[in-house]
Amino acid sequence: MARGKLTTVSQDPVSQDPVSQDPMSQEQLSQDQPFERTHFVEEVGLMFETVGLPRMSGRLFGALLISNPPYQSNRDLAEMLQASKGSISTMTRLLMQIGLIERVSFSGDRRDYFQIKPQAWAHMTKQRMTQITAFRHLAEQGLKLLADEPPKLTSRLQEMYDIHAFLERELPLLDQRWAQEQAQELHHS
Amino acid sequence: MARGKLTTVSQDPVSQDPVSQDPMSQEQLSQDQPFERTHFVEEVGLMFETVGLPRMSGRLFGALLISNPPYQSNRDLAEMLQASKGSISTMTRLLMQIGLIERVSFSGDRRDYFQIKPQAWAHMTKQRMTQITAFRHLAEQGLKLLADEPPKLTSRLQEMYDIHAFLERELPLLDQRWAQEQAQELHHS
DNA sequence: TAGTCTGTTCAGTACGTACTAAACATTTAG
DNA sequence: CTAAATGTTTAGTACGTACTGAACAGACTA
Repeated sequence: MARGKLTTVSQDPVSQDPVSQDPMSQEQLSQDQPFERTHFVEEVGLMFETVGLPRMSGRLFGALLISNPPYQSNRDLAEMLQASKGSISTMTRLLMQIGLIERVSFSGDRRDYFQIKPQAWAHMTKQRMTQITAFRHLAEQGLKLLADEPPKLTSRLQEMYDIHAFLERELPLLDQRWAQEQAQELHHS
Repeated sequence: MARGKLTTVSQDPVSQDPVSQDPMSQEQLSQDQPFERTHFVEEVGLMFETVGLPRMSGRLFGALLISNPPYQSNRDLAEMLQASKGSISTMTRLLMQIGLIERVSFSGDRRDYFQIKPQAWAHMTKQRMTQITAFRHLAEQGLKLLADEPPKLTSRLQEMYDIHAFLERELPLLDQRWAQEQAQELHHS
């Protein structure tokens, strides 16, 4: 199966972290504040549901937010989350498509590992933009349907059009400002 | 049952528009470009699904975007959308809770009518803000769980925190800019 | 070559959502 | 008082989603 571009790193992941040996399991969620960690993972799952994503994808993401090391294999995630490998496979693919996680591999280890993509949330803005453009376009369609009608009938669509056109203009600028703040943070560090 | 605050308008809605008489029906979607109108309504339905709302709520909203008059009763909507009154009742309540539509009544007419709320999309921003705050809060929880851990482990959560804190600061300002543009539009008109 | 390990795919299914139609409650008209 | 009109509520159910577990494919090791 053709893979996305893999990031290959030379260090051996397993030997870096004794907890992940033999094997990575529920131990990790349990290491301290076990209840709080499991609760956090479930909360992220519920939060993902509110934005229309499957709960399991959120739980997976939540696990990767707090896992040590910050990358886990399919099997690791299945054990941590008490889920089937098939479900993990489907959800990791979804999160990669969205741009929230990426696959990494290590020389001498044939397992795939998944980690949160740097600047992942910025990628979410791209999807938000796609949505806004789609709404703006729908408003245009609606305005065409009501061509020649008085403003009393078209104002609802005009408002939908105007606000989405405004966001289409402004959100990329906000993105740039965010990127600049990030760059300044790096300079300060 | 206690109702939300009702807007009561003195003009009689039915006598204003012959198409809505005896009765409001599929005729309205059919009046011109019948296929395009139905298609538009379905597209809005699908779009609402992408943001996690029921398809029927989107179809209802789409119908109200292009209906003439721009307010319709439960029964009108049920006929236009070929849906049950129960479904319309549930979906109108949902859209009112979200802040996208409102209920209006007319003296001498005991039917309730629903119309798109002016500045409806601005209300959507409130919900977006609630979501952002929830994500920022979750990131804080995660950072607490990883207190005393090195940046290698906390950077994922720090980035999630930083971008949501940034949006929490900036989106209200964007909202204000939008409101100012609207005010200027009104002055120009 | 056979066995093992890993992740993917697929058939099957549990579960939740969202719809219908009927019953109901309220209001108004005859 | 009864009938009609309107919208709400509820029980029932169709349907789609998202999960499991088994089968599978590929790669590696002994």
